[in-house]
Amino acid sequence: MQPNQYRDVRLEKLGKLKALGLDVWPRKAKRTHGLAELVATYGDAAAWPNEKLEGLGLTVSVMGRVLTIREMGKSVFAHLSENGEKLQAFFRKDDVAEPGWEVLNLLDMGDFVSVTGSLMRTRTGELSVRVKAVQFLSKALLPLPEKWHGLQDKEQRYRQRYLDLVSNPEVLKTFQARSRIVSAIRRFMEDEGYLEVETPMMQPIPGGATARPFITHHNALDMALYLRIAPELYLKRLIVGGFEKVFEINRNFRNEGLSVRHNPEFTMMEFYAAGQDLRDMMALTEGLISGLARDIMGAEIIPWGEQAISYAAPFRRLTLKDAIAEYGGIERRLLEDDAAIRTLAKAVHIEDADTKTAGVLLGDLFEHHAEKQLIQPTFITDYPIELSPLTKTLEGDDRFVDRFELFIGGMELANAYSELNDPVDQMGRFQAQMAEREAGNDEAMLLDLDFVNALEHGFPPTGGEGIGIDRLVMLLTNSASIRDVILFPLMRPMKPAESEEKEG
RNA sequence: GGGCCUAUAGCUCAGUCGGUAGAGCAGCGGCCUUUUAAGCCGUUGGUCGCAGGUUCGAGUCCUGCUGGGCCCA
Repeated sequence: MQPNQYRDVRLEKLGKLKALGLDVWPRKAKRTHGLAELVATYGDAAAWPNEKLEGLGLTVSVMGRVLTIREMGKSVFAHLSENGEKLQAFFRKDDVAEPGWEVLNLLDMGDFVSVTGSLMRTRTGELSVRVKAVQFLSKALLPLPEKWHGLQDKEQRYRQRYLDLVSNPEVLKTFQARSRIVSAIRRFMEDEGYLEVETPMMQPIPGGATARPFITHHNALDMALYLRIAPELYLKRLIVGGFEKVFEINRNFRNEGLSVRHNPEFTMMEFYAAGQDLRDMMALTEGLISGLARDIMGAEIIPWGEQAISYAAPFRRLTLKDAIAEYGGIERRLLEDDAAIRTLAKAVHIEDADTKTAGVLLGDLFEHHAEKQLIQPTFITDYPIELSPLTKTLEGDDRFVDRFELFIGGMELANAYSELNDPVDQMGRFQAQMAEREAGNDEAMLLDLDFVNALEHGFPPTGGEGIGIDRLVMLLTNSASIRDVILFPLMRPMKPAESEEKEG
């Protein structure tokens, strides 16, 4: 931390405060009311005109961070902020007892104070505290970003999120919304009879998804461990064990690139319900997401950049092939013919179109033609089996599986299956994945023998799903980047590690 | 991995054709007892991301590197 003129000046003020005999770092704030509570109760100017406020004879103590100071000779106005709410403090030399008035010269933006006084309304009608006494709670030694523009530099906003939160009120609102959303999801799931469980984040065999894992090492056991890419295989073991409905909201880790939609660690909710299938998962998903929009965000239609998304249930349903046909402008019957699929894939320069199976190419074609255009909530169904090693096949067509992915705002938001519960079939699918891996696909799934063993003890028909919480929050808060809904997104360290410099 | 953009005062940003580095906010010193991005007067503050190069002269042009943003694969 480089000393600068601001810090020096504020250290000097700190010294003066101490010289006045004040405790600048008290252990507790003097506080009778929350700042937001006062604004909520007395903020309505029509209901609480100045005479009525003054008539209350109420003395309040509120704490807050000083955001602005307007000095006017022998009176001073300051806005205090707490939890995103603001309240004005009004100091008059005649009202404030010594050493309070003297102390005002030592007050800076960013400081925490508690003010004690009566409620009033100024000439312009703003609710204010007419201050009789000031208590210092904390002296800020460094200045806050500019009061009008806030902190704009994205790098600094992500690296020093605390400054972003203090100086950009809408950022605090977004993260408060995130907390309310996650809390509402938990209530919803519990009301649906699901129990929240916790399964390993460090796994000896990373399973449940196709992705590259982070690897770490356990010293005492001298073994490799992987940060989980999904909790799926553990949650299913719990269904085998007799849980009827379980869910888990927690972090997954995938060792892949960063983008506006990807952070290496991200939050996922996965849930499983015995006796249910894909239709049940769809119904629950619609109820959950449309309910969040309506009840938590207070709107059925929420803006998404230049567009607007309607979260009213029911969501549209479309098969993968129909989506390719509709959004790619491709004749539907071509998608029933493997050779035609290959030709279509080559036409849009999909890699390895000669060697991939038709099912894999259908997945590629969907991604290329349709995914980004699925702005309104849409369930895509009937996925090729090659892309879905943990999913039951469709009745009457074992090339496709009973799976949906939910797309909103051009993003994959959820992924659900009628879970594969035939252990022999499951073993075969794992073997196919192992062959893929042998062929060089390092994202193919690893064989988890204990998981197959669990299925062999009996796994009921089960509906299962994962919902990307970060992306859901992005949508509901109209945030363009996943970094805007993750408090501390991964950033490269500012300077190369010294150890690297010294090596060689 | 490729392409484009970007880095100037604590913060937000200007900086033309290569010719002495600027404004607003913040800070500091004044005036002002109902202000609202308060106002008025004065004023401090710079490793122009880093390293090279071209040039009489580089914030500006060139090369490389680093951080960040966006797009593509």
